[in-house]
Amino acid sequence: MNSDDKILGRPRSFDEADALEKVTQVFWSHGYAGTSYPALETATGLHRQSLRYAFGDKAALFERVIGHYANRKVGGVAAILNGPGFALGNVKAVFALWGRDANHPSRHGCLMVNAMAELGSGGVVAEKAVDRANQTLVEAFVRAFTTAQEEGAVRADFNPQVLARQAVALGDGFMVHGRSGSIAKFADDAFSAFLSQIATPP
Amino acid sequence: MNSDDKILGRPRSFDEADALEKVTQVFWSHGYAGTSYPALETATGLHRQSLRYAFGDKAALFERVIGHYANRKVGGVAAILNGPGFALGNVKAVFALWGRDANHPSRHGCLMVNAMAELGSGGVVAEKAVDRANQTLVEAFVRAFTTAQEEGAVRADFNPQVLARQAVALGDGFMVHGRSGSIAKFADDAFSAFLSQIATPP
DNA sequence: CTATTTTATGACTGATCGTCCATAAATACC
DNA sequence: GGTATTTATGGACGATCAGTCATAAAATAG
Repeated sequence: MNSDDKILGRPRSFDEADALEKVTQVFWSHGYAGTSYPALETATGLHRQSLRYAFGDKAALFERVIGHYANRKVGGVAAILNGPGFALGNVKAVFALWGRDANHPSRHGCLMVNAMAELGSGGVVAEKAVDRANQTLVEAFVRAFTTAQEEGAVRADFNPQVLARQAVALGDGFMVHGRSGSIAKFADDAFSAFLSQIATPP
Repeated sequence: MNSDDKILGRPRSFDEADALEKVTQVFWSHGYAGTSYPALETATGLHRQSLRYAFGDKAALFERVIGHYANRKVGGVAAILNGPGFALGNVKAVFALWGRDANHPSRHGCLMVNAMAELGSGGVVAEKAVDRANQTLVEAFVRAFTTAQEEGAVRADFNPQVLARQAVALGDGFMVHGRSGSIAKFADDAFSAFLSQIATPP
């Protein structure tokens, strides 16, 4: 495939990734049902027809947004978890990241978590993309906790699969609270307590 | 205040609590933004004006729903946590309840969690009621974990406040996944693992 | 050049939204 | 009886929704 291939028709005058990023912000803060085309138009500066040409209708656009966000966020977290250094330290780094996200001044929480809470409300068909991202996230945690056990940092009598789902659920729980904010500020305490609960006793 | 007091005007022909219960179901499954008056009318069999007379506009109605749900659910959980028997057993009972809720075939998750994920999206003003319910829930868990420590069932070096927020966040996390369903079925495993992580070593 | 294909943009569609008006009905007070 | 007050209900309100049409513009192909 040659990227210099001539393409028929008038070329697109906007950057697709830029537009998707701006669209993501709108869905993130207003949810799927709460997002309107006028809002998307003012956020992107584009005509709704341009968005439809590029991404399809509202539901398809939302699926693209979920996929885009999941690749970025889950991919980033998985990279940290599977990165160099001790596995438990990588988990700690992810928790630190999540603690900041849950307390971000924008108070938008996590787009994936918000989307999950809206799933099944009719029209939202991003269930597959959300589920795939969650599976990827859990698997990355399973690898990290398994390695952490091999490194002797995590108690060997705990199941890495269970630990992984605990970590994800704990994070998602605080992400939900990140929208209203009175509980979210204790996320760091809860994360570090979890780490000390699963650590090998001295 | 005498409940036999004669009230001026035409008496209400429907049961307020019944209507609120049916309205709750609609908001629960479709969210705030996804709920329309036609949907509320068919669910209750009432004219929208009757709902407005009784509860106010859509936002006020949603606040009533949140308050109603929070009183029932959080009140029930607090009653279990502060009930007779060992405190840790009561916590276990609540976790069992939550495990069933997260895996309920209706796949609606928790109304409070869904509402939190939608908070700040404009128009939703139930933030105070949600926050109050969360505080009540956390306080009930704090009392339970404190008692459990006094009963020698929970490691004394863990902070009950932190444990309470961990329990709530863990529950909320699985409630979110209760909408899509691929993670929620492991809620029981995660809850019982949490209990074994915080239990006093033999 | 013309023909074809794709994008850009303004205007419009029917449907649906939350809210409100107007009238009838049902009760209490006089 | 009549008056006042509240609820019940059909209908209409302007606004907004997601989606579509129609025309212009910008590119390639021949």
